Amino acid sequence: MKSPCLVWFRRDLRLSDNPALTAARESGSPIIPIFIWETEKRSWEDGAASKVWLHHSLLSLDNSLQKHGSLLHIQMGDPFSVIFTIMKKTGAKSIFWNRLYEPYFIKRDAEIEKKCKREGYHVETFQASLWFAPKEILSKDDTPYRVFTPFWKTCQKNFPLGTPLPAPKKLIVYSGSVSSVSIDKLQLLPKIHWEKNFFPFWKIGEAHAKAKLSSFLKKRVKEYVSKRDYPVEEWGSYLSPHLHFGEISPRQVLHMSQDIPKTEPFLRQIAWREFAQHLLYFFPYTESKALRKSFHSFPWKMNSRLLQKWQRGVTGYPIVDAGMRQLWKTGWMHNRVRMIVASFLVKDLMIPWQEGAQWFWDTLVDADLANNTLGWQWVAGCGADAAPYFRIFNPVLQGEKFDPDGDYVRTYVPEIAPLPSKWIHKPWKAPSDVVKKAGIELGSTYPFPIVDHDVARANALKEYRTWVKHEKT
DNA sequence: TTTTGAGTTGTTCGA
DNA sequence: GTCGAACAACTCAAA
Repeated sequence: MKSPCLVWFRRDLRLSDNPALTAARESGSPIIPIFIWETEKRSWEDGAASKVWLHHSLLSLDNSLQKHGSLLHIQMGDPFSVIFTIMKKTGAKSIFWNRLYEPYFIKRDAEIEKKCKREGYHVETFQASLWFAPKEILSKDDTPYRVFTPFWKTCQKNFPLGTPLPAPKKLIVYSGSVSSVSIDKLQLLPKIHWEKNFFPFWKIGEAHAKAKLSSFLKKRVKEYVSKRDYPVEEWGSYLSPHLHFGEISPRQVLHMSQDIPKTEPFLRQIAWREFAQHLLYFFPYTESKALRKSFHSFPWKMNSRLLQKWQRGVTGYPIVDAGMRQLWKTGWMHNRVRMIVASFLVKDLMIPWQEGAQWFWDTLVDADLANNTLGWQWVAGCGADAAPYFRIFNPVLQGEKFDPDGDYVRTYVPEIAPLPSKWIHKPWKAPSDVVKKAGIELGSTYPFPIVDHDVARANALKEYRTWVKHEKT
């Protein structure tokens, strides 16, 4: 009998368009599918919300594999030791996985690959998490792009990407025993079950990811451009966590979008995900520091008291509070609102963007290092293609523009729900009888604004101008 | 090498 | 109410 092989699932929790799995199958060896929960301390360990998603995504993958007669073998510990142990025990001679491009994984995986080869094992890795591996998209002089539009144009020139791989119909499964633990043993679920709040909305796993994309393309993509900015209506694709965990591949997204009109703005957003990975790959320091080095000395001011009010959604600006509470409650926040709350933290409160990035990292089910880094630096004005510093979101105007009826605010900030729409985004400006009639006591049942936006804005602009001047001398 | 045009998502002010 | 300019300057990408 042929010696078995390992397929190491990581952030590619799917059977279709999974080149590592396909290659393993084509090798003709019986397959041992594994997932390793890494117990070693490192920076950017999965946050609480991510872990919840992972738990369910693993269950789903396990389920799919069981239909093929195999279990997903869950392991804990240092990946190389785990791999080495299984290889020895089962007599496996080869291992397949799909690559990840974050700085930590690049280094770590290279070491594992080296060690495996030293042991005489066959190692094959594949590009499956992106349209293009970072080095594939470069400007004319072979340098990495720092501006999105030319990056995107070059991506488009390199389309299409070929046909996604079908899920293997039949797997040859290793029949020996492999010691493994249950998914529950990983303790990915929180002790307080807040995650039940997002299950009415999220359905996790490969099949759901595909179904979601398909229905989005059929029903909503044509109005994506005009509607996606409205947080209360569900016009987004909602694919971010599915893409992060690889329940669906970007190539599948592109493929399914072919021949459907008006998908460009949507695909453009997927390209931002590519761009983020690309930037983090070429500028690995950006996971903790600004891409634009001149910003390393920018006088952001940490303020724990204000940070906590922002985190808890008690800033007194309804659209900000709604967003932060949606995040806390559901593990997700609408993209438009992410920008609003981020701008508020970084510009109105002048708190370092890293604090916001850390909070998002812990609370978002779609937390993704590259996207998170890019997004926060974009808002803070210190990243690639960043918003100019004077572009400061006005939380009242943004609320009135993108949540005109106040329904989003009412959903997540119920204590001010009775306010008429006219005042819902600025309760402190409402006439006192209106506030009273709504059963609100400002400063008690709902806070006054923790900063005056006009003052905060003026201050931010002043700080920036002073800093620029100072930087130049 | 130099030049040229352009760059995700905003706000305010004054005509 | 609507519209265009100002907000600042810089860096990037390509010709």
